[in-house]
Amino acid sequence: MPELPEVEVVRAGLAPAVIGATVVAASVIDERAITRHEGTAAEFEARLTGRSFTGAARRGKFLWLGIDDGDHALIGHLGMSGQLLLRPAGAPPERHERVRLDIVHAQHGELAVVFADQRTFGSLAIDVLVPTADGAAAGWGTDAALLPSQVAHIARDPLDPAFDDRLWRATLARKNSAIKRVLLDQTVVSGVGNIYADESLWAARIHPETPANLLSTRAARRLLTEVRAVLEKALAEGGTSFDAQYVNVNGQAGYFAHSLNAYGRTGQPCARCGRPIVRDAFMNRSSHFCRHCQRLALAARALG
DNA sequence: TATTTTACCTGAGGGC
DNA sequence: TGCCCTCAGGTAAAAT
Repeated sequence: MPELPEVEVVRAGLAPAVIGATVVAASVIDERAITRHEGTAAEFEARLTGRSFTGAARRGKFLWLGIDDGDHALIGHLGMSGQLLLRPAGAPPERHERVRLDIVHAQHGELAVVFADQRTFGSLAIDVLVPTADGAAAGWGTDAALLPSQVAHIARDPLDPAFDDRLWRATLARKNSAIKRVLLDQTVVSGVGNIYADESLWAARIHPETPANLLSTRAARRLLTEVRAVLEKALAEGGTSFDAQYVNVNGQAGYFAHSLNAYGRTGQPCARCGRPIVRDAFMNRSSHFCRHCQRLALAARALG
């Protein structure tokens, strides 16, 4: 499932091929792939054709390619199963191909950017750029303090130099919700999904159902440190892949699945204490954790 | 207002 | 073999 490391691998892979490239043709094969776009498929295609890309940026799980009209960007969200692939010009259709951009680049020649998505939770759109709320650069891959309007409500991710650690602790202190729910709230901290939430909580020895406002300042700081460590390690290993759900722009899988300590390890021994990792239902999905290392404390200061 | 639940979607895999 | 059911989960709208 594409979370921050996976989306960053895609952004970094796309950047050299698309920055400076011109769109020769755009085709929307399945309109569900542009549900985030306000106009029609024909209008989407027309607005991209003949345009060049000026940059490739990312905040959390959203990425966007700047368009050379200066105030718009092509934004993309991979959802659950979206892939952005670079293919030779004229390559045969991918399985679940939804959108294709034929581009030409001065150094790389003719290429196809293919958006493929099995479950169609992902989407592309052309969106207007707006100033960032804090005036800092919008995210990875850009120095500009401009981001697509649809991304404006998304918090900075923990690897963003402008992420506000004090705001993080203050936000936790006023949230009654379970800490895992807060970790998954993209308006609090972006880029974390179910896999890295479970991994970070395991590393920080915090039970996923712990009310956020019961975490001590120390525990909140420790959790943020572990979130960063988990994301950075996953990024270094090319992301986490299960089956063929997530791949880089060349269709290759990442290796982080081999480094998981909690997610998907139901019944297997905890790497710290040897007791079995358990799986609990959580928000229509699953939480994986160690009942021994991650005690559910319902009193403040018990988690220092 | 703050928080929680639901809809969206396809394919893999288990049970019978 | 084939049908039915469950599961996977990010986002945003809807409900509480």
